[in-house]
Amino acid sequence: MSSHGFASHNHNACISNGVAAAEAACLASGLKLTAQRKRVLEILLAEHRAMGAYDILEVLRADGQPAQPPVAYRALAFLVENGFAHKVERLNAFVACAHPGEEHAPGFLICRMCKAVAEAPIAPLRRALHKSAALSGFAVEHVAIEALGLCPNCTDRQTI
Amino acid sequence: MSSHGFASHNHNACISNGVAAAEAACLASGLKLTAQRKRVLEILLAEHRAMGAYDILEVLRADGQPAQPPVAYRALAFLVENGFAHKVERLNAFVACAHPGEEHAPGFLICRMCKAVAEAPIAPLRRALHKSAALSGFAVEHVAIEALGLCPNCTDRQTI
DNA sequence: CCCATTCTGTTATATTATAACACAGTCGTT
DNA sequence: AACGACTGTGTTATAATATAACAGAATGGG
Repeated sequence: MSSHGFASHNHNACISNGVAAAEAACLASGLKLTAQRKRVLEILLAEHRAMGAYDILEVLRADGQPAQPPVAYRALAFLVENGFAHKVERLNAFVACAHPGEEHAPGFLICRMCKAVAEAPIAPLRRALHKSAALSGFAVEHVAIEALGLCPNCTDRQTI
Repeated sequence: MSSHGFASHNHNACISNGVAAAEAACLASGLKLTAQRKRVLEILLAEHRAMGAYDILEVLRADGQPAQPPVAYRALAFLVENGFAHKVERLNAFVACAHPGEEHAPGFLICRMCKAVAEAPIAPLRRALHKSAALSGFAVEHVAIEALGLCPNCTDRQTI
């Protein structure tokens, strides 16, 4: 069990489901989920936290490979470009996508205590921002919405 | 003239107004706008773009000082903490606040062509996000909303 | 099989950011 | 004025994040 959307759940399924979704999506669109890309996705799926590229490198090296930074960055670039992972700008770190396959652009709730990251439902906010920006002539292409705060678990733990 | 909120305007006033606002705010709250902090604010105000810490360092060095990275980062930390500037996470860069004094947390419209940055009116989005996050028990403390796209000027310039 | 393209391995380096510590300035108290 | 506490500055060094560049291997279409 781990935290996902800040609710406890059976975590084993996350990894296999996430990989399966990516494999299906790649098959459908002619992308190649190579061994390295798949491995990096698994590493991200194994945590519901943002991991830095160098955190991922450590895991790859623990696998026995003498991986250099570009190995991690390339795999991450592929995963992010194709919607299997997202970059959390605030943390210079990466998370596996919580809704692979679904068309969406993410908003994040980032716990400042435990670093857990949940994807928030923000489609309406996104639409509002597009609309509001359009009024001033700005054409929005990509939106990052990231909230820092306390997740339910850490709020409870706080005995202030 | 320069771009501000993507509209052209008399830019000279920006610098003096921005510095004056910061001086007034510091006086009111017992903060010290030292020479370095003021200089960095001026540098930021002189552009309506995000500047990296090392861009600022270059300008400081051009002033004749042999400034080291902590000089820039310390001044920027002061300015950001006290609302005279904001960090644009997406760019690892900093902009002068466009509404000094007013209580606000910013949303940014970042032009991917010319790197101009405008503060967008996003109070409603922010409230919606707080509310939506609260539903899942997450207590939002800080929100970053950053949209990447094309500003009006660059949209016009695009002859696609 | 051959070629073009994509992916990988590797070295090197660029960019962004902070730790740590000695010293200078400020300010309130004596 | 002397002291001490605190805050700010100057400086060296290093950490953390990210990319350029290029050679070679793998893949896939013709």
